[in-house]
Amino acid sequence: MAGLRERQKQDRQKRIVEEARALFMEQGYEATTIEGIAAAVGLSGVTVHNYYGTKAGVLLAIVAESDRKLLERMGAALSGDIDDLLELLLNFAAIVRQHAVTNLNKQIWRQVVAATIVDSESRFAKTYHELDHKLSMVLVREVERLQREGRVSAEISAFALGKGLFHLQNTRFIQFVSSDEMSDEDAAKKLRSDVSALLHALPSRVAAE
Amino acid sequence: MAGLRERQKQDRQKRIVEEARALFMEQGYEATTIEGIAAAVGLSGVTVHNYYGTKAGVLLAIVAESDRKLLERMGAALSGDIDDLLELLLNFAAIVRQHAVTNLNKQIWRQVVAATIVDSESRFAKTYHELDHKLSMVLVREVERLQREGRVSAEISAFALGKGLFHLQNTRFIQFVSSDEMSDEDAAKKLRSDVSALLHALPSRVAAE
DNA sequence: TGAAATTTTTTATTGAACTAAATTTTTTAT
DNA sequence: ATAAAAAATTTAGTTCAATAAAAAATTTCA
Repeated sequence: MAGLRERQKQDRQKRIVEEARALFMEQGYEATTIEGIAAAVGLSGVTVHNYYGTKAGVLLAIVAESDRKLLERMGAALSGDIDDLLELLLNFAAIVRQHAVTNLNKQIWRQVVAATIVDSESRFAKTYHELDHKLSMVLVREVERLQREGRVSAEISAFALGKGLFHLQNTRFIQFVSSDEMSDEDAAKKLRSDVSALLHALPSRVAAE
Repeated sequence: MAGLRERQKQDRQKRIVEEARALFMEQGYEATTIEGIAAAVGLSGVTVHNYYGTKAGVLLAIVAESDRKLLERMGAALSGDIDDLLELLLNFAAIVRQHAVTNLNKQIWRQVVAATIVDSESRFAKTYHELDHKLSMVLVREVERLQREGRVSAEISAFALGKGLFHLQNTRFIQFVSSDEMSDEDAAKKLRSDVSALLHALPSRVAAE
């Protein structure tokens, strides 16, 4: 039984996040001021500070919201019908990139990535990393399935492989948002080349032993 | 024949970088002001701005300097005596981490990584990425050697594999500097687990075909 | 040496994030 | 309905990065 005050608080927070997102998209992150966001919502700048602490805090709240949607979508999209590890990861990565540019833009994503690194210890960065973790666990579960199907060696740790693949995806994602020129296809191509090389790096084991 | 003015300019820049590094280490990045750096060198804050544009510009100049040293060291350290791909990368990564914490500290490295992402297009971020590229090419050349020795499959692209390994190293490096708690051993262990899983992910090819 | 060119510094301002404290408004509970 | 509690706002101020424009200093070159 959430009291009226609590509901109003949540409503205000929701409005802040919505208006902030709109302003960031319209004017860019740096050009948007906290006072501007507050004015758009009809609150004082100090109130926004009270809720989110810093401008980066507001940004990460937007992303947390958007990432929750991505997580849902990913669970559904990767519903166990891809039988090749490489294709699985490329699919995963394509969904992440598409979601990213649909909800925000590259310039803003650069600020997001930077903020999560600089303020690693902040509450907002922590929820971001939690969502990242959950996202990577989707991959881990898919790897487990491929192991059961004999497509991936049963001897390795699905967790380690899932995480490793996620990292490669993430690196190329950061490169993707870091350059306004880099196309979705470029990013996909580069990720394919990374993963493919790693998966086939070692000479066939039978021959080597 | 560099004129006097040019020499003085370089001398001033060197002093700025040195003093800035000292102050960043003493007081932390955020607590250090451009005016403070300028005062320590005996220049005006505006002059520092003229040279480096922004505070992040000064920071990246420090890193460029330090990374040049790392590149030299890496060339010598990895002089072709490791015959296992995984051990090679772990060695590479250990050198990078050790160099990082010796020259700067984690808190500052977080700012570095963030700055190179946010200001991707700046002159300073570009030289940073160039040095990163050269660093990764050291790995590519080592992979080529392992291919010649039959330790790595001749069928894959050494470039792709070198880059892929570098990315995994880089991701774990960023995680390493992002957490003050994470030890060097932790970072090494996690990287080993990533790479190892990826290298042995696929079931032995002979059996599969 | 002295005039011209270039650089640095001084001076002044702006803009914005963030903070502190007092006041007002709103909500809750008696 | 009213007192008490909690939250939001106002007001005021600090700090610092960044920029602009004019003045001063330095260097180059004829």
